[in-house]
Amino acid sequence: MLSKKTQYAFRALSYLAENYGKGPVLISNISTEKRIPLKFLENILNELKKADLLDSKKGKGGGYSLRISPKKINLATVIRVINGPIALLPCVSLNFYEKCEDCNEENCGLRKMMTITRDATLKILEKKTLNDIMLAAV
Amino acid sequence: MLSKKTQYAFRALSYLAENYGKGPVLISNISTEKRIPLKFLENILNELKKADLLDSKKGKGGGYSLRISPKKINLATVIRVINGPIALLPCVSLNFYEKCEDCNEENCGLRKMMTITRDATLKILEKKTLNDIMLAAV
DNA sequence: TAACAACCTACCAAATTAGTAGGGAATATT
DNA sequence: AATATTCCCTACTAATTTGGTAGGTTGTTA
Repeated sequence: MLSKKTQYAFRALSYLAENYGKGPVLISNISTEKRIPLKFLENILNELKKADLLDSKKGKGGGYSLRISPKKINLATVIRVINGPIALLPCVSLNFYEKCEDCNEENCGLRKMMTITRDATLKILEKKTLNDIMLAAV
Repeated sequence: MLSKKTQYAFRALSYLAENYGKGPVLISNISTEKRIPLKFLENILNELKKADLLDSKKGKGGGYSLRISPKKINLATVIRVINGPIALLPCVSLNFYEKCEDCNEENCGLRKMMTITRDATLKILEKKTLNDIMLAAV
C-alpha cells in the first residue's frame, strides 16, 4: 500500500497540475485546499523538488509549480520518489535493487513470478500521468 | 513490498508444495531447510492453517501439509493472508476496503488509476500458483 | 529593511514488523 | 496409563518505519 505521505503527494501534485502554467502556488494554499498538514506538506514538496519534479520560488509571489507538463510526470516516478520501490521484492526492484538472502536468483521461482508482476504493474504506472488523474476526475 | 514474514511464508509453502502428497512435514524441518526462525515460522504456518491453506496434525508423525493441490493455491491468496491488501490504496482494495478521507470516490482520478493498476496486478497474482513457483525454479 | 515564503535540522509519538519465551493441548507409541 | 512428540496459544519485546511537529535560516521582492 502507498503511505499516507504518498497519497498527500498525489493530492498536492494534482492541485499543482490543475494550476500548471498559472504561476507558483503557495504551500499554505495547497495545505488548506487539499487538507494536508502544512509542515508535513513542506517536506513532501521539498522532496519532489529535489527529485526535479517541481520548481520553487521564495519570497512574495513565490511558491511551487510543476517543472514539466503534467502529461510528462508518470505515476511510477512519483511513487518511487515518495514511497520507494514498486516491485514486491527487493531482488526484483529496478530502482531499489537489493540482493535477497538465501536465494540464488537465477533459479528462484518466486522471483520469476514477482518479476512478471512488477512488469504488469509498471506497464500501467509508467504510462499513466498526472494528466490522466486530472482527466479521470469527473 | 512484501514483508519478510510473507517471504518466509512463500518459502515455507514452496517446501510444502514440493512435499505435497508425501505426508506431513515438521515445522522444525521447514525451519532448518529454509532457514526461517522456528518460533516465527510457527506463527506463520498457523495463520496459513487458519486461512484453510494448510492441514496440521499433532503428535508423532504429525506436521503440516498443503490442504489442496499447489496448483490451486494462487499467490494473491497467500499475500492477502499474510501481507494484507494487494491494492495500492485502501479505497481500491477488494478484500480490505476502507473509505478514504476527503475523496468522493466516484470522481477521484487517482482512485481510477489505482483501480486499473490493481486489476493488472491481480490478473497475474490470481493466475500464478505455488505450482508455477515450483516449475519456474530451474 | 521589512514582509514573505521556501528551506533545513532536529525531534517526537504511534504504529508496524520481526521476532522471542514459555507453557498448554492433542496425538501416538509403549 | 505414562511419556514423548508436535502443534497451539498468549504474551511480551526490540527495532524500524510512519506521520507528524517545532523553530529557526536563507533567499526574494517590494
